[in-house]
Amino acid sequence: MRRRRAVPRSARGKPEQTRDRLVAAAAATFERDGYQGTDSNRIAAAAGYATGTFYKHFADKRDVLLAAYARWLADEWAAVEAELAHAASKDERARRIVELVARMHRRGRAVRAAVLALVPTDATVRRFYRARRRTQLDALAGLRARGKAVPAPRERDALLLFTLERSADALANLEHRALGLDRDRIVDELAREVAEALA
Amino acid sequence: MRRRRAVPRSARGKPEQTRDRLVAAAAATFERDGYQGTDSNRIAAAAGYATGTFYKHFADKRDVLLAAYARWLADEWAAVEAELAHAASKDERARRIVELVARMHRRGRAVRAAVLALVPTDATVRRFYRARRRTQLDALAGLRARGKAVPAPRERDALLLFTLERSADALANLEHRALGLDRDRIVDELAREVAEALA
Amino acid sequence: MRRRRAVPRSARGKPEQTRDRLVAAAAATFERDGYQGTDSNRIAAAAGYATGTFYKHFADKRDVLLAAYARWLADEWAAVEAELAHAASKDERARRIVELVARMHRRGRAVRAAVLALVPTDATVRRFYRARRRTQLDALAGLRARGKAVPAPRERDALLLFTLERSADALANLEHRALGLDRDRIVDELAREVAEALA
Amino acid sequence: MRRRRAVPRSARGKPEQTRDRLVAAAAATFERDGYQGTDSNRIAAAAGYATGTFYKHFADKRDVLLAAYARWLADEWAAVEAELAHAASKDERARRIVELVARMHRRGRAVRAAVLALVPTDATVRRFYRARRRTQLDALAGLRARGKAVPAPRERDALLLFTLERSADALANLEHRALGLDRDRIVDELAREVAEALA
DNA sequence: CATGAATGAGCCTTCATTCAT
DNA sequence: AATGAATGAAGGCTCATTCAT
Repeated sequence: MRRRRAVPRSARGKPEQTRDRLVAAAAATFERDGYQGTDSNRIAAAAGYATGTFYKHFADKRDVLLAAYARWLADEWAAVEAELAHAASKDERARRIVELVARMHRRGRAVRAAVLALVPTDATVRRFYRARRRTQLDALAGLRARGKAVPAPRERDALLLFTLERSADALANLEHRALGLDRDRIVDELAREVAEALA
Repeated sequence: MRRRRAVPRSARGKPEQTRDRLVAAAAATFERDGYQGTDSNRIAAAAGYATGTFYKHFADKRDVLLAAYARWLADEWAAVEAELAHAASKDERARRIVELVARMHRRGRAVRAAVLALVPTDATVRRFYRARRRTQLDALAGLRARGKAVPAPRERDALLLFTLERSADALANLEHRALGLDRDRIVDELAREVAEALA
Repeated sequence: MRRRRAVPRSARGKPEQTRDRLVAAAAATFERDGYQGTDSNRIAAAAGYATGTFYKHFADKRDVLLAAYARWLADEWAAVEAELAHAASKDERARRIVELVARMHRRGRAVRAAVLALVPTDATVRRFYRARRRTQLDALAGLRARGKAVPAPRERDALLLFTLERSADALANLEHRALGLDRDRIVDELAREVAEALA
Repeated sequence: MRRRRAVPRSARGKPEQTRDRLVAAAAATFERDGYQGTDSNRIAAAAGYATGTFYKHFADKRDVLLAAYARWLADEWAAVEAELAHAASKDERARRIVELVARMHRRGRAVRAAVLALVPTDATVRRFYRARRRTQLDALAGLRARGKAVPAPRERDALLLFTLERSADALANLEHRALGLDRDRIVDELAREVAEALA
């Protein structure tokens, strides 16, 4: 493996940075080889650390997976927030958010896929996943409130999240190409639904 | 453990039946222990066969997974077809289809989850998955045509499938409970969209 | 595998022929894939028979190996005998015998290699191998007698056999090419020693 | 069984030593049980290590086999060199070398047999084997030069190697006993040929 | 905090062999 | 005699994890 050792030992800095580097390396490795397709030794090596270092920072492999997922979620929401800060028409804004979400899903599809795969059988992952989902739903409600939109039932928000999420996954996996679907049209439809929520 | 008493040789019938039993056992085992949580030996034993028999019928574990998924999809569509044959109001019918899909997703959630997890990193699974998706989309178009509904762009059908699918997965994983959502309301919303497609 | 089914079931004839076909198929398969690289099922299929048929004719895989080896030895000696029947100068005859042995070793190198590999650890193979060796030595003594050659000690004959055999194996494996040796020269040297024995 | 008490971690030393121990254990195990008769787990245990340790040092079983063979060859040549350093008559020296080679072949016959068995069908082993053979031939040429002997064609050296090697294998397998041959006489004949080469 | 050699349970797979037909 | 589905012991190998340094 491309044992990096990019970071000179003296300049490594805080343990917090070590952890960050490991999470980043894990995410990158998962995306390339899949969650089941990699091992913790490889992740450590990819981050420029020794095997054991990994376990100083994470209880196990699942643990980094969740960390990578949490970080990905945080990045996504940060990007959405940033997008919302821009002045733009509602429709323009909705479209840009859809594109942004699609981009993020493409970047994190393997991590997402691995997490989703563990939900049905792994109680810890399930708990984690549900907690995050709740946060998302709250955030969406907050957005609606801020936008002075008609308050919608949480159920509708949930469905919007589901739709957006699954569609973005499909786009990330390039399903539309295989199905002969027009990407723009899909994005348009999604943007329409998002715009409604932001209304 | 769940080593079923071996099926007596005389009662075994055709090799086709052996394969079927293996697929059924695999599906059941995956649902109980997860795809990563079992192995081919256990599947064979659960079906009442010896280790080696498994490999006479499947190239590897992934291969049964795909077989189990294909069978699950076929079952789902058969059930939908059966449902459509019943006389009922459009709304009633839509609601029953949503409930049916939710039920099927609950039954096959681990298999589905495993397949989806492999799509981003496993080319074979991806090919398989896409081919099935195409079939689904064709079936949906056929349904629309039969129902004399306004012909909709394939993109909209795809989005409906995505929404229905992801929502059914969420229901299967009981996310609504964790999120304090009203299951009936979710089903209602989904039924509304399905009814539109059948219109 | 290229399941042959060349032989129509009705025309298969005597069990003796079945056995012969299996031995021939085994030899061919061993040469292509190695003794450890094949299994009895494949051999049976290559001969156009079902798995079980193999075990009606041979106790186990080692058993066919020995049969194939015995047949190869018999072929070799038959060829040598045929060669000796031709009128030719002693030197010419010696050279032709060397070439013949080299050819035979090339044809049967994998079978030979497998037998030799089993000699140190498998008592049955060892017994078999030694018995054949004794026969060879007797045959060589008979040759010498026939040729009115000076009777040589059996030890010298054994060394001649060893040399010829090992050299033919090397030629069969094309070692001379890898070593930049002149094949003709090797054959010449060997022929010289054979001629001496036939003197 | 022969699971040696694990070497205490402090006494283990460098990884290089681990590798050496594994090679030694592999050689011993191959000689006792045959190459096909053992597995990597047993080798690791015999060396006092866990299963996984084996695969940290070797790609697979074939890999240790080659390492064991290389080590055996090195030992043999070291012994020959040592022998040549002694003052002795040419004949005496030749005889001692033959005895030494016979002894070495007896010690390493299973490893040798396994390597030779793989040569016809395994390209990696073949390459390895040929490279070693070239080295041997070079060494022999060097010996001849040192001994002020008449420079002989490489082909003759090769034949000497073949003869010596195959005869030593036969002695190692005690073929002479089974054939009623006089061991001393065989050794004499071989020594005569070796002496010629050292002349 | 970091190292990295070592661990060992256990999965995946093969294949020689059996036996009811 | 021939069939071929089924058997199951056992081998090869991985990889998450530990721990002495």
